[in-house]
Amino acid sequence: MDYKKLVTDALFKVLDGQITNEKIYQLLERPKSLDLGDYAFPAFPLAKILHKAPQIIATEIVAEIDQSHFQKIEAVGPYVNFFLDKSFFSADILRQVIEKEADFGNQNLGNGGNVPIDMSSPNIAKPISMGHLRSTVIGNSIAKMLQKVNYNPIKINHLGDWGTQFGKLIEAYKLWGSEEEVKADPINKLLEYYVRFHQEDIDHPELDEEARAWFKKLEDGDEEAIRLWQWFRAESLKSFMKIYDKLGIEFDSFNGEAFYNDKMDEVVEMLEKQHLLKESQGAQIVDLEEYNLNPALIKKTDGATLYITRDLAAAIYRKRTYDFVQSLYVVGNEQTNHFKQLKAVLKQMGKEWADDIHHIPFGLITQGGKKLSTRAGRVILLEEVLDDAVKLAEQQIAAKNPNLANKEEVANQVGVGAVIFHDLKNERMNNFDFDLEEVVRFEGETGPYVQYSHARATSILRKAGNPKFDITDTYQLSDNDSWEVVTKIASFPDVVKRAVQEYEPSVIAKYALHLAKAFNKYYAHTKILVEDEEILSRLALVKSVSIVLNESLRLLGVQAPKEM
RNA sequence: GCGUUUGUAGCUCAGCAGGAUAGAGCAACCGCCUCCUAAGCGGUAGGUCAUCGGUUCGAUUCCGAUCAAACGCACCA
Repeated sequence: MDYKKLVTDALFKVLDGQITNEKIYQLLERPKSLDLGDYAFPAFPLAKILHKAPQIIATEIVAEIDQSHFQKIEAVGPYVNFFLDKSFFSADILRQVIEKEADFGNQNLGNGGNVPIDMSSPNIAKPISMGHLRSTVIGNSIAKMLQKVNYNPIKINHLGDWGTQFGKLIEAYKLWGSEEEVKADPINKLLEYYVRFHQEDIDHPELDEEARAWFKKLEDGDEEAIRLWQWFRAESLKSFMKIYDKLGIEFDSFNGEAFYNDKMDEVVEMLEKQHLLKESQGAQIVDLEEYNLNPALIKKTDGATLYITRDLAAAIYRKRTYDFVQSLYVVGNEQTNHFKQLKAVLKQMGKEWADDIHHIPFGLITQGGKKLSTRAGRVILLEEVLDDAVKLAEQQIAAKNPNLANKEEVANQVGVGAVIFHDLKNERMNNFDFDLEEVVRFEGETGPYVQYSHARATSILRKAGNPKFDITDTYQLSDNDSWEVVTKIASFPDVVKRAVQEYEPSVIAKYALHLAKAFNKYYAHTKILVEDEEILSRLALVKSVSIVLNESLRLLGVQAPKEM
């Protein structure tokens, strides 16, 4: 039932002729405090029309309105406050959640349309850092949210497996590396070579020449170059998979940059055919002045292709392969211009679907206020952070719940959950300075807080013998603490919708915190397992909380242990 | 210099499409486990919502300017 509509209709009967039904619906708001009711109608806009003070209008509305479906309707200053029938409303919501379970909040916004999501995209031969975590977990969460509203997300890991850095890497490996070393500790060794290259080429610029030559060989299909490249790629991927497993994230495609090597000529030809390509300072560009953008560099002076050439090929490939309704790129804020250019070039080419491409930017993670940089060796390794978090979770369990059955599994869920949740709880665009203590915190507004609340709920249900609920059950709850929980639960579908529309996992994370808080308050003040006539209602509430918290965490890509 | 993003309590951040006394969490101080997990609950203290203008009955929220920070500004991705 749409309760806002109920309120609107009641008001409309009184205000017919003064204001439209739609306008009333639009004007209705949720008061900040439940003391002020569940819906409020501000009378200000009517003051002008009726030439009366809004306070008086509010009082008059209350005098005339039909109160039959409400617990109470009262005028407070210039507002008309509506209090829903708590018992009736609670029963209605709880029945819905218990019936639909994890499907509660599902809606059809997408009609099953395909949505490729470009996400994670680490560079081969470099470790996954905290910076990649953002793209990975934001993309993953958006995929789950899209699925919930009936889109078909396709998670694409656009690996950085091509480019001049491989020339540098091969050169560095030939100079200082060995097969045994790499086999023992692939990523770290490869990174070491890479960092050393950048240190030494300051004094030995001839290294750059060599590196360029190696990359040229690679492009020309030189056997040794290809062999090394494939080896580096395979080793890197292996170690990436370890981390993705820990995070519980899977991909539908690993087509990275190299995959588009043979697909760029076609793009260049298309551009030529449409006379979009111009020469400028020896390079091939597409002029984007009419979009107020810098020209897009399609080919370098030496004829080599660039980032945007590859992304054009990828965009076109994805349209052909998936016929997407939207195409998302979860890539850092600093690349905003690149995506503006990408869309502009596609538009120039007459591809109207360029409008379906959305860059989902996010803020930077810094350390000590400085940008992380692989080259400078300033990296925070994601794997280490995850390991630290899990260790800390183990300590927590040892201290708080030493008899827990599957300690190791739970420690993983909680530790990793803390890291993921920390990354998702704030608005995407916010920058944040990395602080390990902050990331692995288990108290306050954290992932473990939500997990703990969920575990409490499931523990109660377990102690109650996991009761079965029936559609014919009637629930009666009317106290304020349970009411706060119920109203939060009821808003879940809207929360999901908003999160999807804004591509913003933090909306879900914030919601989960609020619901957990409301439940913990209820839990602290109300004894649930008491044999009286309301026990089934209380258990239904607990059950609903466990369902919605579990589902919220799932949408964030965070596990919800039943006990912790 | 131009563009983008950000600026709310000591710190980290909420504040949904403008509305009723600006909210959390950390940190500080004080309470609550003979009772379903204290990873919890409650209380105290802490704010010229960067600054100045504009629109509006009403602006933390919308618009403009200024200041500050981060990022970007063709042959890296």
